[in-house]
Parts: sequence; structure tokens; C-alpha cells
Amino acid sequence: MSDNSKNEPVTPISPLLHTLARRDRISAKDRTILEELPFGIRTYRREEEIITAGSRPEQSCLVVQGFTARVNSFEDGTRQVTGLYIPGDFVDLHALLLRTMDHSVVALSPCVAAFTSHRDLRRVVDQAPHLTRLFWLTTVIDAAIQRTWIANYSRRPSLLHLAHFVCEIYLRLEAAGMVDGDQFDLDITQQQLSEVMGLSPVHMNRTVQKLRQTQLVSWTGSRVHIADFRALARFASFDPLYLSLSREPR
Amino acid sequence: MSDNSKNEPVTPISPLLHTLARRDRISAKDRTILEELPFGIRTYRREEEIITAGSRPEQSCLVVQGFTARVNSFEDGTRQVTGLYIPGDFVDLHALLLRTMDHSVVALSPCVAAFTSHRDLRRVVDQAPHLTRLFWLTTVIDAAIQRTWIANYSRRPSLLHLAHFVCEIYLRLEAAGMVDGDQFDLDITQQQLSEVMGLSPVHMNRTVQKLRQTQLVSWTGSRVHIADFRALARFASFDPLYLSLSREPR
DNA sequence: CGTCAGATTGATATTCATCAAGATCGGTGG
DNA sequence: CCACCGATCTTGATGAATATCAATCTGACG
Repeated sequence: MSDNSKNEPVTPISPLLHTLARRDRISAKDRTILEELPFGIRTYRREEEIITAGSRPEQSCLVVQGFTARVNSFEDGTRQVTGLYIPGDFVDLHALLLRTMDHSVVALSPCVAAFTSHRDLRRVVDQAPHLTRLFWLTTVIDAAIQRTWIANYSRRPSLLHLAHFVCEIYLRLEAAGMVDGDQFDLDITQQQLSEVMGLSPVHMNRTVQKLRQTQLVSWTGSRVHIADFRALARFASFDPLYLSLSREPR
Repeated sequence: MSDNSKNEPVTPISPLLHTLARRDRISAKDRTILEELPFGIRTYRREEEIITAGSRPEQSCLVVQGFTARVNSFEDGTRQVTGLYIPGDFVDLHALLLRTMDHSVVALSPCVAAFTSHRDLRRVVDQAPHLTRLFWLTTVIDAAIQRTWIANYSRRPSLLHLAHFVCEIYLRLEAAGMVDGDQFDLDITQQQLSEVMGLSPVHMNRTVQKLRQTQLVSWTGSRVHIADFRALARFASFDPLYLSLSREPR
């Protein structure tokens, strides 16, 4: 699925490099620093917890394969997904600064994650200012996405919210080199999707059906086919600015 | 209102130092770097725009006085507040990395803001790694707050949402040295508050009345008095962890 | 005293949650 | 090959939360 067109060696940081390179030029030196970061690899089953709320991680986590989610849990056992992450997303840079996790990170599909120690990351931060800004940038883009989610949660009816979400995830997957033309795999259940969008599973299902009826996307199983991105974006009032997908000096 | 108990000279960065010092030790050197940052000061009327969506700022903005908000606007003219900022908040570090603003910053009450150029900030980032991490930290805490907002928007009925918000704003004002015992001024209209919480103005009003009825807070005009913070926090299931209010090495 | 913004109230419509029950589908053991 | 099973998706019926519309009330202030 990944359009590894340049035949680069696939390492844990390949998708990260792909994503960063969409936002700024990466110098050879910075690239080397990244490539030499020691990473540990782990795989996770669907719904397995990757990082636990309340823990104090000594490592940061990078998604290499699959969908992961940031999850804020409530006392009553319900939970809300507050972020969805795809390969190339450095999900857990936060802990480097926050120290104690205020939320969990969970695998929504079967996943592969790479870990690198805070000690090594801190060395990078102290020695490579530009790379630091790029790491910082990823967390700031993450925050921009969250803002857009807030706006969608409160102001948009579920159908437009879903359409907006589909636009976002399509462009993000595209930036990570993970789309197949105008199609992609959204390998998560409607139940999980309902947790992403803050709807009941029943209403989520009805909303997906309504979106299918618009003919703007065809969506069978986990396969999503964007029939007409322009039209979908117009329908959802989607403006990609918040994803910062332009390559410029940061 | 500010408990300037140590009799430090009041400069634009006083509230910022106050807020940072709650999260980590600030070295004398870093403190000096901050104090020597050249700042320009501007005042704003209620509802005046401080930074415009779509612009490419050359400066970053720090709140010195009053309430400001991050605002995501829709085509239909409605808007959603995606963040509320108080004195000491470095509202607009984002633009340093995002370059183009995907949202606006607006004064919710009469405000004073301080501006410093990206050129100077970039110099700090390149030369003071620890200060950089602290700046980064403020944006990450901001993101943690946004996550909590997402969770509250989707899962909580309006009364609990409001109670949670009051807890948050109380602790944040307290961390900035802006509370007066168990009271504070929330100098924004219910209309504005409804934009913060994503409710209609009418429902916002009814929710405020319901909160008053709980006797957990008394709230007359802009004056909010927390009768029993413990009880209010329990009522709202409020856990302050996400505000990262512990002083530790970051 | 008149005006105006903000706060409040009442009545009604819409969206969404909840509960309960089928339908579908891939896999699995006999 | 078939019967069964669990997970997921789907449907229908009902109620609660919230939006919307339209007034009215209140207090500050010229």
C-alpha cells in the first residue's frame, strides 16, 4: 500500500520521514540523527493498550503500522477517543514533557509501534534545534487537529462531522503515503468509530449509512473509496489548512 | 488581584514566569533570557481581533491581562472557541511553527497583549534548549486541555461540562496568581461562554442557573465564588492531572 | 426617562441516546 | 459441506437533551 517509490530502506522511521518531509526540508544531518536513533519494535493486537494513563513513560512511541488512538477515560468506564494516529505519527512525544500521562494510547487495529528512550530524545533536542522544531511542529499540528475536532463536535451535525473526518483521514493517510489512489483502508469497527466521533454506536451506524446515500463516498467493510474529494470537501466545509501540508521552512 | 507577593517588578513576562515556575525550576540564566526578550505591548477592546485566521504572523503573542480565546470560524458566520487563555499564556507560540494561522485569536474581555518577534524567539530556541522545552511544554499542556474539552463536549451533559470548566479555569487562574481566595472574575458574557462550551446561548443560561442551584458555586455577574472546590471537583469528575501543575524537571 | 445589551423565560422542533431485537458474515468444529 | 457461533452491522421505537424562535425582564448609563 505504501508508495515506497524511491526504494528507500524501510525502517521504523520511514513513515515519519515521509510525513516530516511533507512539511519541511530535512537536512542530511537531521536525517542521519533520526536514522541512528535506537528504536525498539513491538506489535499489538486490536484494542491492546500501548501506553497507560497515569504511567510515567521513559520512552516515546512512534506508530509504524496500523491505527492507534489517544483515549481519555471516564470513571464510569466509558471512554472518548481524543486523537487518531496513523503510521508516521510520533504519538507520544507528549510524555517527554508532561512526564505523567493524562490519557492512554490504544491500538485500534493490529499495530506496530517503535519506541525510543527519552534520554536519546533529549539528546536530540539539546543538539539539533531544527529537528526539535520539527518534533515540536508535529505536536502543534496534532493540537490543530484537536481544535478542529472540538469545532466539529460542537457545531456540526453528525453527517457533516463524519464527512469532515473522512476528508481529514484521507489527506493524512495520503501525506503518509498510505492511500491507494482514491481509496484507503479504515480498519476499525463502527463501534470504535463511534468513540472517535463521540456518538452512540447506533447513531454512528445510521450516520455512515446516510453518508453512503450521498454517493460522495462508497464504503464497504473497511474499504473507503472517495468518489469525488472536491465535492466531499465542499459538502463538509473542509479546509485542509489546519493539517499544515505545505513544505516550508519551519 | 494578582498576589505579587514577592514584590517582583511587573513586566509583560511576570505572569508567564509565574506560570512556568509552577511547572519547573527556572534557571537564572533562562530567566534573564526571557526578561531581555524585547516585547511590544498593545491593548484590545472586548471582541477585538488580535490575530486573524489565514495571516502569517511575524510575532508571537503573550496574554498579559484579560481573557482571550482561540476561535475557529465557519463559513456560515458562526464560530467555536477552541481555547480560552489567561494572563501568562503564550497564546500564539503555534504560529512560530505553523506559519499560517488556521484560526483567530480574539479578546473576550478588555485585554493587554505582549508581542515578541519570531526572529528573537528562534534565537532562544536555538540557544536555550531547556527554555525551548518549557515553551514546547506550554503548547503540549494546551493540547492536553483541548483533549479534555473534546472529552467533555461529547460525553458530558451540559451541567457537568460547565462544572468541569469552572474547575479548570479556577485552577488555571490560581496557577497564574489571579484568584482572590476562592473567588475570581470571569469577565465574559454568557453569549461568549456559550461559544466556549458549544451550547446555544439560551441553553447556556439555563445551565448556569442549574449550576447555581447546586449551591456548589455562587455566581453573580462576572464574580464567581467557589463554595467548595472539593465537592465541585467530585461533582464534575474533575482530575487536574491534565494541567501538569507539578513542578518537576521537564 | 429612554435605550440597549445582556440575562431570562416559555413553547416547540430536532438531534441524538437508549433499549431491544434482528440480520449478516466470517470462521470453526463436526 | 453444513450447522452453529460470536462479532458486527442494522433496524424500530421511545425518551432525553439541546436548538431555535420569540418574548420579556433587568440594570447600567446617557
